[in-house]
Amino acid sequence: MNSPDLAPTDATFGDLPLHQYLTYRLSRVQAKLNAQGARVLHEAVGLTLSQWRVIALVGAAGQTRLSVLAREAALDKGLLSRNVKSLIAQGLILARQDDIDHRIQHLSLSAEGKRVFERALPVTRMRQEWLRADLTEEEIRTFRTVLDKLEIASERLEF
Amino acid sequence: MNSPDLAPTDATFGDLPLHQYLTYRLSRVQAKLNAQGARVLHEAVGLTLSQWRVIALVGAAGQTRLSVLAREAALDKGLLSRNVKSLIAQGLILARQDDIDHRIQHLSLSAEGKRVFERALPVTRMRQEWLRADLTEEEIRTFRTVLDKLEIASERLEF
DNA sequence: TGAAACCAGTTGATTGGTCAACTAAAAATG
DNA sequence: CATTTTTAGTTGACCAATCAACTGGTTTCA
Repeated sequence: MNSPDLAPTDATFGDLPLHQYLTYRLSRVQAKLNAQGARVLHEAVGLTLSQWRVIALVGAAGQTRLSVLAREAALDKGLLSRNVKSLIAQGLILARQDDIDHRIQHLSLSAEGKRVFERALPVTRMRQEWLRADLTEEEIRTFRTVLDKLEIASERLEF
Repeated sequence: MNSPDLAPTDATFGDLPLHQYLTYRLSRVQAKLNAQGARVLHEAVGLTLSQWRVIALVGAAGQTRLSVLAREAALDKGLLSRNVKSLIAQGLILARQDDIDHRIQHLSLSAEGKRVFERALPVTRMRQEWLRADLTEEEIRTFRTVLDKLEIASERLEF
């Protein structure tokens, strides 16, 4: 127990402004979930989270394009481009150039990519179920509603 | 299967598996809120989000130490160390070494740091109010509950 | 046509964040 | 005491993410 001169330190942390901020709570929880998800995916199929996101998106779409993914999933297209590149290098994703519009690449899962997708899907589903296990239907519904509202609010520019 | 032409592309994005994952929704919303918060803080007081976090924590505590902040606020101490360093360089935070325990630095806001704190606080509070404006008390309460539960779930190691 | 605007995707610079190794100091233990 | 363990804080390596600039291709339209 050091702290020679008494300062209003630790005691006040409970009602720290930050702790009341939804955004702060959100970012902490999200960081932890992220770390957990990354670990699970790495152990199960050796993918990073962002790689998995791409695989999942492409896998679900069947065939799609980078710009569509970026728009629909609200991911940075630069990041996406790099991730796709590495997945192509790993042979998990196939890119085929469009015959007419030469800017466009059609993305799809390779056979290997599909296998990885099929292997990872149950793992991630399981995890989602685990995460929901402690939540009631009502809580999940409200949680989604709040997320929707926050997402809309986050797009307002005026503040 | 790999049907070349009638691929279920864009159309199916609405009920994409990822969209149902709480973690995915969470990370999207969080990213957007983050970007908004960063913009607001930058415009209002020229701080980054992580700098503001440190200022807010130190400002609320009055006087504190790096290790305490790291523990209480669950922030990485390496990151914290760098942030504090840059804030000291900017003259917003003062560090005073403990007379007895020479490992310890006591952190506090400088006069300038306090001014920034006082200037930023209403802005961030305002933003929080804006974000809550669309939410009922009930929704906020449930949202917090869910975050708490998810945080606990995110710390379980077994999956 | 041909110039301007636009779109798809890539790349580079920079920052944020995580993790682990490290230094220095203090505390605990025997 | 001397040695081991713990703690405070720094640093370096590394990856994820954001942003902006850029290339090359396509559309628009005067």
